[in-house]
Amino acid sequence: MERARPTTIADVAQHAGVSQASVSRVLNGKASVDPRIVEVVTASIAALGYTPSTAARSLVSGRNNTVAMIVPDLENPLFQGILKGLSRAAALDGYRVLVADTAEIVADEEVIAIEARHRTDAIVLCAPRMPEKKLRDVLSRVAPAVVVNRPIDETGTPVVGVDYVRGIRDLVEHLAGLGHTRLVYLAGPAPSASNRERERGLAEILAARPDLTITTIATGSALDDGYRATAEVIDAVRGEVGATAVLAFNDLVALGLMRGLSEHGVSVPGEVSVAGFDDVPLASFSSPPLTSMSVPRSEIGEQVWQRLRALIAGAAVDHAVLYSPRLEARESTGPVDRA
Amino acid sequence: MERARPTTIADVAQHAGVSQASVSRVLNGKASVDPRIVEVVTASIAALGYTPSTAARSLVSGRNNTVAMIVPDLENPLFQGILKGLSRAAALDGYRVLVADTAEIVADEEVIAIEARHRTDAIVLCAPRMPEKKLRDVLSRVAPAVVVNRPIDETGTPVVGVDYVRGIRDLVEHLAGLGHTRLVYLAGPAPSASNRERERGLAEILAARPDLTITTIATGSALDDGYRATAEVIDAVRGEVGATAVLAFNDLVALGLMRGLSEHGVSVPGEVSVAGFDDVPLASFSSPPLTSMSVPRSEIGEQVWQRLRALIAGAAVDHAVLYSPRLEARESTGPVDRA
DNA sequence: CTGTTAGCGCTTTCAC
DNA sequence: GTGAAAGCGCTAACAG
Repeated sequence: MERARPTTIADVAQHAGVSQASVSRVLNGKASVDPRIVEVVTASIAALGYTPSTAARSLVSGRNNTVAMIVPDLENPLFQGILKGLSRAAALDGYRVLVADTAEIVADEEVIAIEARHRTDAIVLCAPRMPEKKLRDVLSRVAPAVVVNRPIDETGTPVVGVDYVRGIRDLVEHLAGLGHTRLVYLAGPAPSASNRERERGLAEILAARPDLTITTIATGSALDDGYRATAEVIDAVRGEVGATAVLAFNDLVALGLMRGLSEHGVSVPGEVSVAGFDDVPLASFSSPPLTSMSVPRSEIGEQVWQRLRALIAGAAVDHAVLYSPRLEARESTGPVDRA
Repeated sequence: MERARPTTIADVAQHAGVSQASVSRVLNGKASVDPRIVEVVTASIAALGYTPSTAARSLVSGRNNTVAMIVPDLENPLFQGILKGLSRAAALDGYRVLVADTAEIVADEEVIAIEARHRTDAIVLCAPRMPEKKLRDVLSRVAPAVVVNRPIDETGTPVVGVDYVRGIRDLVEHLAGLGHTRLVYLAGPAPSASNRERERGLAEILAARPDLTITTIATGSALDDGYRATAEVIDAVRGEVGATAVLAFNDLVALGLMRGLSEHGVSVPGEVSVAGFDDVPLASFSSPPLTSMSVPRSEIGEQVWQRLRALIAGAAVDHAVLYSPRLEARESTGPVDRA
């Protein structure tokens, strides 16, 4: 079965009895073309079912109307939401999104980013664990690019992200307002920029409120990581530490922990309050519903697109945008029980 | 700020003092090239930081090493898993994947698919609600393509999917084995092919087991849809129907329902058993953990890639692959309470 | 084994 | 207002 030669602009020109240039003109609505030619060309295009070759267009224009998004793990709800927002916003401008999942392998991020950039007009980089030095180096080679969820100064690269420092502080305030003073923080991956941000927020509030105490337990970013921390958390709650509330790195960790606590008969929020971060879709559907910090995932994706579009057009880059997470107080956190 | 002209194969050739053809040869490892030339060209490439233009390559080869995946909603866990599997498998062969989210707008699927196909070498179509007639039409225009999760015969298009008919039957058997005979089915979107498959499975088992009764309640495919069905379900459980178990279209619907039941003080599985479908990552972390039918999302993605690769290579298409979901019996389903 | 040459399909001056 | 012709960067004959 021979693969048919696709119809080209030349076929259309011949069919319409005009020059390729004219076809090209009506195709792009450029210059002024005789209405009659427009008509006949349009008819020929329809008759032949012609669609222009993107490859040829790219070659001559240097553009391919595509952007790439590099993520460590497509199964992370945060990146999914951003991808969705980006994809839909870009589509409105005729752009498509190429995804590249680095499978959490930091060492591969550089080549993947460069390769992806090469097929596209710009990239958005979600690389929370890439060392800063390397990040700067990569950015200088893949520009234009937008970075998500990590600070990066003096590089001319727009950043769109979440104000984790402030978010975690607000969350601690919420807990403190409920009377909790002995907290546990389930830390995310140590190399993660957003984890460092959260820890910075924690340090700030600790400095401001000497009445608080925060015990850190290293975990990760997934459901299992929270689940596995169960014993340690129970120890902190029932042992000398006497913790009454837990802040998890994100909702997945929080939900994993809640599962573990439930299995051990630890009541939430009766015996210990639990709060997450990100407000994933399922957060409000857990039992009890999880208190979390809501971040506008889709909107971040849209903002990323605005920046990318500006960069592609050669426009000036906007300043970084940081979204302040909004507290979603639900039933997994409650007043400290002073029985 | 002038955008610098990218370095081309001509620059490399000049720098190395050889012809473009030679550079092209070492680039592609084609034919045999003098080791000394290989060396000097390699050096020049490195020195100039040259990377070949994908657009030019595409134009001449007719390929662009990219495939597209069309999905109704990127936030659906099922598609996310498939996308992840596809993306990682394709990457191993040097292919990237373009995503196109149709925002659940069935009317747009056709143009999006055709446009996406035009930028890529093949597409994978997840369009559960597209009318079959339209689907056939689209497939004939975008080939090569792979269809996910819906049957489609005599079209030469490979299908990779889940055996919903069998899955739902197995689930009913599980419930029946626990003594449930009066069941409720929370139906998904009516136009959804996979919902029709489930209903077919239900009809089959109903024919085989006259002792069973299944009441259908129309819902949807999201968390809220399940949540909103709460009242109707409670009615079916406590009213004349006397249902003792609920099968939801998918896990999201099941989890939404469980939230509603919990708010109304209906015990699961004490008063009513609840089962989902898909086994999303969070299913085992709900309270109680949700009984579900597990489907190998990533593996489906990998299989899709195998098919796509074969099609792109012009090889024969494999037969349809249907994965049989595996029962994950958890605590949301229990023996019927004959108090 | 290497260089020259002719396109791939399209846009875009440049004449007419 | 329209057509002819020159490339965009690369690969693949074809000579040498």
